[in-house]
Amino acid sequence: MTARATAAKPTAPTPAATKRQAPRSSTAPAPSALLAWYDRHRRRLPWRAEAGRTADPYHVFLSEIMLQQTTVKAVGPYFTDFLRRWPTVRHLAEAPLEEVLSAWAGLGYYARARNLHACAKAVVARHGGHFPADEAALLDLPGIGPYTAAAISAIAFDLKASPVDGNIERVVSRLYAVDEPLPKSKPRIKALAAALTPERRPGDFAQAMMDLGATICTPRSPACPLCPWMEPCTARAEGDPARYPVKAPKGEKPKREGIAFLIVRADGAVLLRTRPDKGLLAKMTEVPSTPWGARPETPATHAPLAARWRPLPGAVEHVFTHFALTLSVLRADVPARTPAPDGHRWVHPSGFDREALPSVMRKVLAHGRIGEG
DNA sequence: AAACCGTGGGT
DNA sequence: TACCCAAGGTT
Repeated sequence: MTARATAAKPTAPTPAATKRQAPRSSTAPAPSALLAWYDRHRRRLPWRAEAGRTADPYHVFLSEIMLQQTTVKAVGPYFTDFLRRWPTVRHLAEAPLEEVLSAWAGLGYYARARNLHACAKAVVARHGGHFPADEAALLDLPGIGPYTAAAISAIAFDLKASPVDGNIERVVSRLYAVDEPLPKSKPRIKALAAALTPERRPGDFAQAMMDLGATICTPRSPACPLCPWMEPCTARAEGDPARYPVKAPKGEKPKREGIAFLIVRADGAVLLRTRPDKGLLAKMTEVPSTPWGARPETPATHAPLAARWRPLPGAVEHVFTHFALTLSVLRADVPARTPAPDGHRWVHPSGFDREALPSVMRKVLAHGRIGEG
């Protein structure tokens, strides 16, 4: 158990423990020190308001959903594009889901896009098109979990809430040298973060914690000398802050394989289809393929039509969250009037921009040099 | 409660 | 190369 915060060890340490028995910090981390640092070093981000103001709740919502498990750099262009297409929640709520999915294509975790759309509709239906300034009501919305509800509460409404993301987990686990591994330590870290949150400027405080984690208290080699909380940091006092957060070991990543059917009509159109409503890449566009499994399938059993197949050299490699995929590609060139089988459609490369093509499928198309000219 | 759900960049 | 990591949520 035990964050060092509650484990006083005043007497002589045992030899075995010497290394990590560095003195506990004498001072508690002061929110004011972090806020002062934030006032000088806050990042300028597309969704962030000017200093001293709260951002538009829709902007905060949109950015927070996009930023789930996704880097600031990757989100930038998507955020700008979404805001241009759908300037308000109402616009987003009225958009066709297909357009939202195609705009999201490439960002990953596509359930977020489906939930984003559902959430926009719910905000219009339940709250008259205004995000509620209420953490519990936010939590009720699709796609908004404990982190995002707290983040919107704090950042958009300056309510006292304590979002805990990966950055804040890291900062807090170091401040208090939390030895228990994640994810088991989440409740303790959450409590420590909440206890740290000030009554004044809780929104800036949350963003300051994230900025600190992103720029100073980084995973590999934290820049402790630049940190406003260097002195009260227990991990720093111990001498090896990068040891935190402690994490449970990860399992093996299984391998799967499949065969994709790249069928090209004489006019250059490619045969595509939409994936099932649930599961991996739900409702996204795909190149037809065999099922993806641990063992190879018989191509003829799964090909959408009979054709003269030509194997393309090499293969497409793609790593998903929980498995690694190797896709070999069979190509067939078919006559201009070949009808699309049930559940399939012909799409010319000029129309790819309007398709919800995930990255793995763009790789397959690129592998066959489709859409290069 | 543990599995599932993407992708690109950094080391 | 192989692994880690990024403003997590849902089932």
